[in-house]
Amino acid sequence: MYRSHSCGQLRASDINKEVTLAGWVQKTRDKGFMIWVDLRDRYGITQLIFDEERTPAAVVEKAKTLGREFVIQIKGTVIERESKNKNIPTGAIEILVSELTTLNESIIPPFTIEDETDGGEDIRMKYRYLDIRRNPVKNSLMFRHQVAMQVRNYLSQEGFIEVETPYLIKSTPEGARDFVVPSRMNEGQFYALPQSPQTFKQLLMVGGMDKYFQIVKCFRDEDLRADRQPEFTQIDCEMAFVEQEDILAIFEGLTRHLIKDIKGVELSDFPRMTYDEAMRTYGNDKPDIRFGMKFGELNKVAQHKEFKVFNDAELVVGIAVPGGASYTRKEIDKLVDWVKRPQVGALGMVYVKCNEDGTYKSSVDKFYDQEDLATWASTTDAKPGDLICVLSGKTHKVRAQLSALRMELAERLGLRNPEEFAPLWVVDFPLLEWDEDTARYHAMHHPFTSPKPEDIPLLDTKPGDVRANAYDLVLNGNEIGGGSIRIHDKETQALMFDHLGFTPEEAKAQFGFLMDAFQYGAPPHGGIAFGFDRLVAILGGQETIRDFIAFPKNNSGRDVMIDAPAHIDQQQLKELNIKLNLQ
RNA sequence: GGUCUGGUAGUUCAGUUGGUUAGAAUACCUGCCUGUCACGCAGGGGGUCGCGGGUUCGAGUCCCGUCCAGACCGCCA
Repeated sequence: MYRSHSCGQLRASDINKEVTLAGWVQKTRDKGFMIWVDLRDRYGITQLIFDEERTPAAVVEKAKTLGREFVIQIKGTVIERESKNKNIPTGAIEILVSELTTLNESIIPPFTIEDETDGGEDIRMKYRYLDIRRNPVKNSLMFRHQVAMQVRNYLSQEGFIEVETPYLIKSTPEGARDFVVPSRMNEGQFYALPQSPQTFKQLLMVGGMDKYFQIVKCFRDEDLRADRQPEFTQIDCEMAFVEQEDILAIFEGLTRHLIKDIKGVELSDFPRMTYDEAMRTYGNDKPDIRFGMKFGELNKVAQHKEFKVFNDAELVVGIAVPGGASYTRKEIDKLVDWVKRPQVGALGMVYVKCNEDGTYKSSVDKFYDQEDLATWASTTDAKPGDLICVLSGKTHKVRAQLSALRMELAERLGLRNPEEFAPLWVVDFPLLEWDEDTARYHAMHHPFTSPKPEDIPLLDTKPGDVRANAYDLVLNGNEIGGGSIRIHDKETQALMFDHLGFTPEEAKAQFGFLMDAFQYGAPPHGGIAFGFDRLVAILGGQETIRDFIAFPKNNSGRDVMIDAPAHIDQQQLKELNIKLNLQ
């Protein structure tokens, strides 16, 4: 038996017990006459004491040689501390050690294994197994487990079955880049790793599984972000014989359950907003509604004066920044520089200070009088003391720019409270999206999403105006889930492929299996998928998902610990009949 | 593919206008210390200033290139 108790377990009520503990040496404090060792495991820290008078001399000598992160086992007696430590649960007791065994030594770790480590991101990822010993990472992984358990509990209780779908599937041209895997037995052919189990879950519906879910890895070969990894986990769900309302109800229930169970926060019904309204009001299809700063469209009140920039613009739109009237000229200039950065790309910014005395001071006083500016203030809901920031230009660009400014300012003003949860459903997404590069329409969600029946006639005339039975769940400005009611008949699916620019032959080659299945009594169905890593991070109050993933990739998609990806040897290439074409 | 920020001791960072032997904290090593718990005290070791080139009497510092890391834009059905 390596241990009778964990390092977080013993209390004053255990005094006089003979115990065996095992763990890592967190720290030794050698006072000469006495040595204390903090012994750590997953459960906590217990103080060991080696005493000149009460501990065998050989054991004391051995204790002097212990270094950080040595793995040791001790036998000893639980005793009351002379001076207690109220900061830790085991702080009332310590172990008077009688036997000490070093199970394994450690070389000196490259960074301190403490909550506030001295190690930077890079070095922590290289030695991730040491990083995981730290409370923040360990607790994040345990937190993730807790959320996963609650998801499984909830969905199981609702009658969902977890079914595994294959990881080695077929590459498709639509959507993200695939990771591909060469097949040895099928020369010159490749599997692709799934970007999502989309078609398989639909086939499970055809198979009568009715309510399916899976906590599943998905793979996309695209550039990374703080909240995006090339392999990530989804809570993937699908239901048959449902309409949009049924799905929203179930998964609103799941989200509410998670936030209540994990965070202790009781949420009322989630608000709904159409895609159109979200874009008009927040310039964004995943608005953070924890704070106001709603868009006020100023075309009517700002155009037809002498200000050419606005007159020429497709959209003139502003937001009110709470308390912004007190910004200095220098601070406002910095904001203007911020929106002019290439990442945001605005050409300039007009501002209006709403003074406490009810007057206005703007950067365009030459063109607009106090009365004009007052209408701007009412349109953007600006109060005395606020600053109105106005951008103009092409509608979709200006909305993105002002939305970026809104989020940045909210962050700076501390309006994005991680302990507050503001979910909402964004519904009625467009079915299709025009793509400049390929000069054709793409599915905004995916090609299996059903159009709203009343909009189908528009497919031929105004494809961009066709709305889909598609919905996203947004939490605090993050898209945490998205789904749709699917197409379940061969004719509509063929129509969709046609509008997406597939020839019937291409459609058959790539998705023939699905269209075939639809001929055998496919039930009406729909579903949703949650980004599990992101959901866990947001519930944990973090923007970055990396600390909720045990072994994440870095910005370049590398695992710096195992040094992957890596070259493979000639023999492997030969076996796969692959020839590299490198410079 | 692009924009920005950074790379100096094991680690996290400072380093002025280009100027003597590149510093601090922490970690590490040695010694001391009768209740420590961020222990304390004294001492010590530790540097290819990412890499390559250039300017200069002289480069951690300025210029060019390059590599790496991070944030973001594009991209992510």
